[in-house]
Amino acid sequence: MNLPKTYQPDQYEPNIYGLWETSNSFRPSGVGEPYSIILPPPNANGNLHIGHGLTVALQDTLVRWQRMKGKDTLYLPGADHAGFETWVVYEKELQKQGKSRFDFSREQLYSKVWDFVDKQRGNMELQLRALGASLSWEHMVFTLDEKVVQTTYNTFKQLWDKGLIYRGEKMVNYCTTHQTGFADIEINHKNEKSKLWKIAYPSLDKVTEIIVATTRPETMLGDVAVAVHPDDERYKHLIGTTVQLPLADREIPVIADEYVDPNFGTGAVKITPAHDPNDFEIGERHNLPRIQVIGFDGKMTNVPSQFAGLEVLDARKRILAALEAADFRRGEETLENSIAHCYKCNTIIQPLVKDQWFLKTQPLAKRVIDIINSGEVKFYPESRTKALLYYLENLRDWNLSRQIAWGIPIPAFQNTADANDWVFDTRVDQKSIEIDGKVYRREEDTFDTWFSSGQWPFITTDFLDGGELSRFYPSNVMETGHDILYPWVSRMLMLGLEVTDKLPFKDVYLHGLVNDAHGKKMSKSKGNVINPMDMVSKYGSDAFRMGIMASRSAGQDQAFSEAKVIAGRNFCNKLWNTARFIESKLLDMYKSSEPTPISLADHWIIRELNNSIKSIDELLSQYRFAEAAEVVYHSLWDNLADWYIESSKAELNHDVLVWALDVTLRISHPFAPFVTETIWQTLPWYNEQLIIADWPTHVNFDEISASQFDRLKNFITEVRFVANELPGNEKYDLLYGNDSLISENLELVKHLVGFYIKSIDHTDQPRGLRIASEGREVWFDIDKNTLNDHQSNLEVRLSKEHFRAKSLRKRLENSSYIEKAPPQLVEESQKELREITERINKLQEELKVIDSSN
RNA sequence: GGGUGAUUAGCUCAUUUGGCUAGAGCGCCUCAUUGACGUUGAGGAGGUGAGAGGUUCGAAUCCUCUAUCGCCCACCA
Repeated sequence: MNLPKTYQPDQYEPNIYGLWETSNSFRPSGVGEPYSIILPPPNANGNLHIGHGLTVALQDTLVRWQRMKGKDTLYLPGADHAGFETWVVYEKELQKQGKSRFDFSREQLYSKVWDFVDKQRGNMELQLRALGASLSWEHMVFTLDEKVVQTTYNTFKQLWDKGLIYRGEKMVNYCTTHQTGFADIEINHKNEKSKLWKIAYPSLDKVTEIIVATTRPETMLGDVAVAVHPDDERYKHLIGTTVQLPLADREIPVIADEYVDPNFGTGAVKITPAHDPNDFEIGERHNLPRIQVIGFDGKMTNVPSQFAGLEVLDARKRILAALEAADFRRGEETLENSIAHCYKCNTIIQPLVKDQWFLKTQPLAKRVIDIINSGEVKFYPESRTKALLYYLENLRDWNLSRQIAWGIPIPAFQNTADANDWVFDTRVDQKSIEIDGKVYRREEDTFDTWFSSGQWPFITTDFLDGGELSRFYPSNVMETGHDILYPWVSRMLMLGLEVTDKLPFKDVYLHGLVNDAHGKKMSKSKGNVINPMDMVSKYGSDAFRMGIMASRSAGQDQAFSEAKVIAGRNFCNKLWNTARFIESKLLDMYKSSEPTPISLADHWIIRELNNSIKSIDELLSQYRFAEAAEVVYHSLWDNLADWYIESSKAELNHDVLVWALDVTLRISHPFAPFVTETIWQTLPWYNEQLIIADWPTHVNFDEISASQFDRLKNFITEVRFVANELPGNEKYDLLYGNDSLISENLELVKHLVGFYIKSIDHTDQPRGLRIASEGREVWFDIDKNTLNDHQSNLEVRLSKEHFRAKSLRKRLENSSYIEKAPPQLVEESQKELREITERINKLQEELKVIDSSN
């Protein structure tokens, strides 16, 4: 074996991934308890972003760990057609070509976007491979695959039959740039300073006037009433009368409605049912007509010619000017209110009345609320549960209709002779169909993408058909960013329960957003986006995974730290060189077997690795990834490399050395799959791949021997510390007295502190500086002058020890502490105090020697 | 307007039922070294845990208030 000095990831990663993939190692084994994670499908048309990097690191770590633990494991890949997201990109393409969506039919558009996406599809999949995701590729599902479409239709039908689907003219959030409606959740509210304009609406006899306050004067041309609070003394006498609507030649009634807050504005509200959700409701209550004055293109319509065709904000200016000119303005004030914007293009969302398909969400939400309250689904972090409950409790009906072609067509047809007669039918490729001699025209809208992706877990596992993968539903954990808790996780819970009567997953782990190095949100416009693939090619896939996982806790947004990726890279290299060293020590075709510990170090490393295995199991089962990764890191670096390998240079035990490498590779594999498998493939005695090897188990050792090694470690650290502190650059002899731990491990001690000392010898006449390590009879053979020079160091140490002893003594003298603290804690304190006292005595001894010599 | 998270070492962050001397990575300082690894080794410095008060034998952790920053939700014209 002749491995290069440093690990070069790019030389091995593609081959190793190829090896796994071609030998079907990602495929569920069919043996053992099922364990599944469904990858939140990345946009088929895009590249992976840093958040995907984190997602893959977390999910793949769990999957690999469980696979090694013998589970029948499925990590299920998918690709998202990402309806609106992709549509926006594609429309820009069309624009470049000087075309628009109105130049094509739905079918034409759909097939054009399909081709557009198809060209890009491979990228995201290659990137998932580069990240080492052990996905079962043969089970890949695209969100427009036939089975997704069919299940979506069936679900729609089922909900329709249950009376949960309805079509209705309702106020929808409409983006006039993208010309589509949105769900409530897809719009961004921003608090902005705006003006509250006051406008006089004169009575018919011009004797009096009522002043309304509005932030959107352009909608006044669609006013159909003025509303006041029924008990408002200022306006009571006007209720039932009629006023003149300025600029428009119309008369509108003054009505009373409880909704009006007499303390806001002027206490009189203009009512525009076509352009405001509250006004819409008031309009319904009072049977008012709806006059649409803003078109779906965002331009004024049904208004006097001077305003017709104007953009909304333009119209606002012109209307205010016209009101001013005609003396209808009665002042203005500024206020902060919240304005809805399109989350994509930032256009102000217009509330417009439109016929759309809605899903009654409350019955579905209710079930989810109950099941969350019953504790059947667990959230990490738990704090998100409360927010989700609040969201669900206040959820309004879900607008499923989108006016874009890139999506699953809504399978519904309308009777051309009876607008209220809608039928469910999946012949969506036909513009019209005939049923019982009646002609039905198809719905042109498509579904909100989240409606189908909300069914993802049971669709992808073919649960409803009882297919081969149905044993993997529900999945074990839904791991995703907290930013899609509402749009996705909540919908999967609702639809999963509704359709399958089961929770779609057992746990929900929500990771935080990965921000830039300074904790700021990454965005293209800020130019601070970090591409995960850049990190992978610079430092390797394993390094990236370990780096992005480090120091991260559930749900917490956090800065990306390249330094942690570097630490990950260093880890891989350390592992590489550990393996290089161990392999160099091996006899030909050495066969690994149960280790037979001989030396203290052997027992100790077995104990330490046993502990590491246990901790990793515990931490990962609680989704404490960063802590688990830290255990792996220190297990390799501190325990195996710094102590055990160093010790093995003095006392070589092939058995244990090989076993230690073996276990280290196994426990590191879920975190750093490539480098561990690469090394594994160089070990001559394994035929199987590490990815499907068994998770290591506990091995017997002798606790007393292990703790003897702990003492030796302490002693060695103490010697190194003191040697560093001693004045001058000279090396000194070390003398040991009646100390069996030292005498029996002399070669080991020599190797571990060899550099710091001249020699180590037995003595019957101790002299010099005593090592202040528990139980040791060892001295640095230094003369009085050197000891003298060292005095201040000793005094500093002594005072520190005294300080610590004092606080321990104080604690132990407190009777409440003795009574109430756990006995084990008290015992530890007592033990510690004894040790400190011993150190103090030794230090004082030294200082006494110094004193007496002066 | 309503929630919610954060504030810990120079930087980025851990610390899960309150309990070892509050940890890690990177950075910093000293020293070392040609064969496992400089993507190294040994040692070290660095924190009154935002501020104030409270509960407790014991608080970064629980409670109250204050300050600053962030995020989410939200149909008050």
